[in-house]
Amino acid sequence: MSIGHSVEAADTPRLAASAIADDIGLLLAKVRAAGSVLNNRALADFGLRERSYSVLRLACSGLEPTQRELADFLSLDPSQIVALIDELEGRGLVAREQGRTDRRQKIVLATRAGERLHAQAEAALKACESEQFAALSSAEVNSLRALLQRTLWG
Amino acid sequence: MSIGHSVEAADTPRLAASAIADDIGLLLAKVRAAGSVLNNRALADFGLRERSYSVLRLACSGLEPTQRELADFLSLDPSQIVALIDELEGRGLVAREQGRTDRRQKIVLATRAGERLHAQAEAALKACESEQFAALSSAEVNSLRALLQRTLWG
DNA sequence: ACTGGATCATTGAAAAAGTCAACGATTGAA
DNA sequence: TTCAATCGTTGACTTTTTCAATGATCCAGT
Repeated sequence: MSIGHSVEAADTPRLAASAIADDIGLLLAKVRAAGSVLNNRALADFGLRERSYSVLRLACSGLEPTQRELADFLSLDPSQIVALIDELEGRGLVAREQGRTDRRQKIVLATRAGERLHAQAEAALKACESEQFAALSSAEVNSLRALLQRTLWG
Repeated sequence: MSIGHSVEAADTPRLAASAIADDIGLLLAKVRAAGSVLNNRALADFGLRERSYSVLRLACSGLEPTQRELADFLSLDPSQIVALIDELEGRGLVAREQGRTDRRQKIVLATRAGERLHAQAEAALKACESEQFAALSSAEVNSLRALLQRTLWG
């Protein structure tokens, strides 16, 4: 584990070949760091970053997420969600609506413009995923996905 | 994707159950975030964090890594490695040695005390890993590891 | 109906992490 | 020998993370 997001993604064969690379936490961190660089590069074209894209995606999902739900699901502090939504709302991509049953909560919904941008960004990210997991067959990617889901939710 | 390390690891069943959770980048980020919290909590007992532990681990590996190699392998900026090693060196856990063939580089080696601390921390992290992947059989954990390794290095 | 404790979004401040450019020392190649 | 490149290091700067506090609102118990 303990991996940063430095852009330098050079490979270090000498270290990678060792038993160190058996640490799942470390592997997870490296795959994640590499994907993060790819995704953010692709999203830059749309003025998005991974975080704002994720929020936009949830806002487009029809799930009508509250800000608290976004914070929990994305493992972010509620105050970070505020900043993220402020920015997206300022660009007219999402809107805050009052909670259906609880007036404290605010539901985050995408605007038409937000949905359009999301569709474009989604396509770009699809390409990133293909690139990142190029070494795996599609069956293996499905297997990886299933293992990760079971890790999280049994 | 786009996940932080907020300590709040609450589950959000409503969002998790949706198609959103098919995004591998997002799954990776969530698993990583959850593991990070667990690991850092366990490492706190030893005055370590994920990063310093990783450096210590490599220093204990017998691979005699240079600071540049550490930076590349851990995807960190070289200046961050300096700070990490300064701290570990100040605590007498690692030492800098001149590079064998290149006097510009510095090799990072663990001291006896560093090796002892590493052994303890390693055991604690082993328990974290068991906890995090409790829903998976050991065969499945191996499968996950293999998939991640192939993703990174073919 | 009323109160007390909890939760929600929000703000602001402080700490940590990440980014970037520059420097002296050293290397390797022309 | 000279010149560009690399290594570790420093320092400045921005971004991200973390945390406490606040007003509005909800809810359980009375």
